[in-house]
Amino acid sequence: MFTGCPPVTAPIRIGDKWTAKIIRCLERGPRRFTELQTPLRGITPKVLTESLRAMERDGLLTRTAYDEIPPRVEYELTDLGRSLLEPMNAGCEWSRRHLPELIAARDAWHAAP
Amino acid sequence: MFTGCPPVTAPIRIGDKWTAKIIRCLERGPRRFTELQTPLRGITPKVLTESLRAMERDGLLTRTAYDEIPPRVEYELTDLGRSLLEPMNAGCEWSRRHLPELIAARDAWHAAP
DNA sequence: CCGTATCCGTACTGATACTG
DNA sequence: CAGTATCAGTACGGATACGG
Repeated sequence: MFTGCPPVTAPIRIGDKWTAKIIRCLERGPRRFTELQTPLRGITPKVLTESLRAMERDGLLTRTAYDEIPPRVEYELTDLGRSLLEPMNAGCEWSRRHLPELIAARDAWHAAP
Repeated sequence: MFTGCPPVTAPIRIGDKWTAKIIRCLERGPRRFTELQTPLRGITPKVLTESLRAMERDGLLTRTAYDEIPPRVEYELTDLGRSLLEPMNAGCEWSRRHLPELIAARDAWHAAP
């Protein structure tokens, strides 16, 4: 799902529900666990962990744990993960150009079935 | 999901599970219900109907029923539905270029956890 | 031929509580 | 701070059978 279309079911998604959003959060540099949790408001630590682990397995991001107290863990996009920005931007471009038409069609359906 | 990556969880999807596949099936012209059901092997009529109705509501395709016996119904992409081919192709291009890296990363994870 | 109706399993997501 | 553990609701997709 892409930012900018929260109320409708997004016609374009990357991976699972959170993958694309996480990539957007990491777009401008590494982020810590809670730095991801905050903008993705509503996500529970369990689900965030699952998504991050899956993305790590797929080589989309790296996880770096520092031996400090309090603990610090940083997540950063790999080149592979960053390469997903390209099709994501194509999807965003489609949304900007055509999503209003889709919304209009959906509204018209409600108005005159 | 895009054709060419069946065994892995596709990193890119359009709408629900079947939307993108249906668009591909309609890419080269209108198709009938069973003409869609055959290439999408495994889809049940219930699910296909649900997907087609949702896409019709969103203005992605049109449904035309002819009063004949036996009945004939044709589904055809609208311009809006056809416009989705653009981001879909961007996703396909990503898959062609980068999916092997993703698979390799996933395999490496299994090999040395 | 083109669906609808009914039932059902599971997979996804989340709330809540707890730990190193 | 950065998670793990447990429990639970729901929505998605599918199997099967039947109807216009």
